[in-house]
Amino acid sequence: MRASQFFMSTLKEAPGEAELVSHQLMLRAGLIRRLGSGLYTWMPLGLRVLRRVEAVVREEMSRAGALELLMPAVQPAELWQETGRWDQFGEQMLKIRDRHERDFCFGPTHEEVICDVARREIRSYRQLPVNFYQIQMKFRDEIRPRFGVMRAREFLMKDAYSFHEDYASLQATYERMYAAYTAIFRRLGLVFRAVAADTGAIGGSGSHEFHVLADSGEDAIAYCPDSPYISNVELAEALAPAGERPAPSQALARRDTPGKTTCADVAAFLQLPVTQTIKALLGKDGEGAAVLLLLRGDHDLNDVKIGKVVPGWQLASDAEITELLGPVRGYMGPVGIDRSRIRVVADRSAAHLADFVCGANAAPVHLTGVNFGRDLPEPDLVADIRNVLAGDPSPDGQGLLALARGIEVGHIFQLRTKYSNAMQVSFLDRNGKATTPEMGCYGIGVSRVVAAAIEQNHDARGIRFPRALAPFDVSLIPMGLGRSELVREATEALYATLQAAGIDVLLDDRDERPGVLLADQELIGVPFRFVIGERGLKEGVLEFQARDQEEAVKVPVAEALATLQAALQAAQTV
RNA sequence: CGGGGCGUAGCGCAGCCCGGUAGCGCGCCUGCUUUGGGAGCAGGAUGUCGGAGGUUCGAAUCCUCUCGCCCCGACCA
Repeated sequence: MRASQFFMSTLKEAPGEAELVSHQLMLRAGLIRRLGSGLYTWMPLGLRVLRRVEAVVREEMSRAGALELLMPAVQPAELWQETGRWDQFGEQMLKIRDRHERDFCFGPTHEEVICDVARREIRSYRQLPVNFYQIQMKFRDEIRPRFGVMRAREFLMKDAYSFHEDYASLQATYERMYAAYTAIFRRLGLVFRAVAADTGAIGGSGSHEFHVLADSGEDAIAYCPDSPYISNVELAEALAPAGERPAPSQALARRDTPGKTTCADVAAFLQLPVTQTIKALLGKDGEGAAVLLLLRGDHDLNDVKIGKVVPGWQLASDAEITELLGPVRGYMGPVGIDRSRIRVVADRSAAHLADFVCGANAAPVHLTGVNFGRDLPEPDLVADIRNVLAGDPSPDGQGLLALARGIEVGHIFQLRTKYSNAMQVSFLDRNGKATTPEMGCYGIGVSRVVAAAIEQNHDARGIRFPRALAPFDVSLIPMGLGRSELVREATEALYATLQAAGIDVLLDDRDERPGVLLADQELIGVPFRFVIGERGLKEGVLEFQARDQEEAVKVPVAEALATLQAALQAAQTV
């Protein structure tokens, strides 16, 4: 490709809308342009990158036995009503109506559609297992789209759905997909981890998330540096503190704490560690019964965990607090409350405390030296309801946890029969009996992968694309194409040679100054470049430089192709 | 949804407080010079100042409403 025939649109300055480096660079390099909130056009250069991600995904999916199909982006409401998700999915689903006033949505995912395909097409166990996949635009009306293509509303996703005659077959395919995902992200040159995950809204049992590690990641991951343990923070178990709860050693006392409504403030005011305080969260369960949660002052409630222990958990409003306990916002505590009306659920760490500090249910007063069993009854339930912190013991008992941040680029689930059952998919098994197939589903955020890769591979000059997703393999940068016949001939010859060798080359023949050409090539992240100048040509050499190297090397003109091929080979991540 | 911020040329911004008819840098166009790291000089084009209404002799500037975009937001009971 000649740059003069291509469309490059780079910016010196990043538009103010971009916060993340990857977002800024994608805009500056002209990979994407924004149309509206969470909506992006993939410009020719960006589309090349996206297509290369797709190519790797397709290759590995098909190697793992999956079959590509393409389902409609627009889906009839009836399908979603069958699984009950028409209402459940909520605001995230973009609902649309056609000219006949019939309801549709722009598909946020495709379980319903694939089940519809399956129930029409699959009749016999002989057709199983099958794994269908597609690469296609999804739309989710995110509460807050941000970070460009990272959390966009419209995004490109590879989603696969497998059907099985039994659980063993599902597990086998799940393993295969796990391996395929590992191969895909490795080939894309990403530093990633597979993480045990919560199954979230989609439902089902076994599940792994694939995270690209990056400080800007939206997800927190807990792992143990001394063992293989790794998990999404939502799932990581916070072990109970070792040993028995210490015996009470202090008398109960009331302390005025005006204006000190947070645990941190109270602790600082009383000159005690926050770990000696307990915060109380009032709410209600699915039945509307009042529940008071107790957490150590430095701990945070884990929504997923509490949902399992107190189904339907919801935080109380100010009005509800006042109704149950009086106007004690900021000074709430578990002491002296009507336990017949309010159930107390304590986190393991909170339940282990002795001589702790908590609100007195009277403003502005806190209690100190509080002890379970003496000053208040034991909690009705002790459970793990908090997020783990760095330094907590690893759940596998082999050291301490550390926290990292990750960008979720892939997620695999064992759905079991949740959807196949709701959608009445069935086939005849070997005994001629109608059976509901086991299902798995496997997603990759294709457009997000591009952003994640840039997040992980950039420097002050711009993007440093891993070879597998770079828009071009190499760029040719002639010094004075229009002035020097020598340079022109050498450049055209090299361009022809490389193209003949099947290399994806970008010849930057634009009538720009050398500085512009060099800076643009670095910005857009092409992994290798040749600089062709009279100076070198007179010695019979070209300059060859990898995007991630500081220095160029001189290469005899005749060896240019071989040098590049060797470098491309070495950069091939398989 | 709640809170905060911003909408002025393609991009980055100033002007707004204190009303007087819009400016800077980059980019773009033309010419000359230049040519190994985002050139120099000269000339030029480009704005319904997000939109609507109001106040005023006069509004980018003040007021009201609206639309869009960006950032933050479990709880701290």
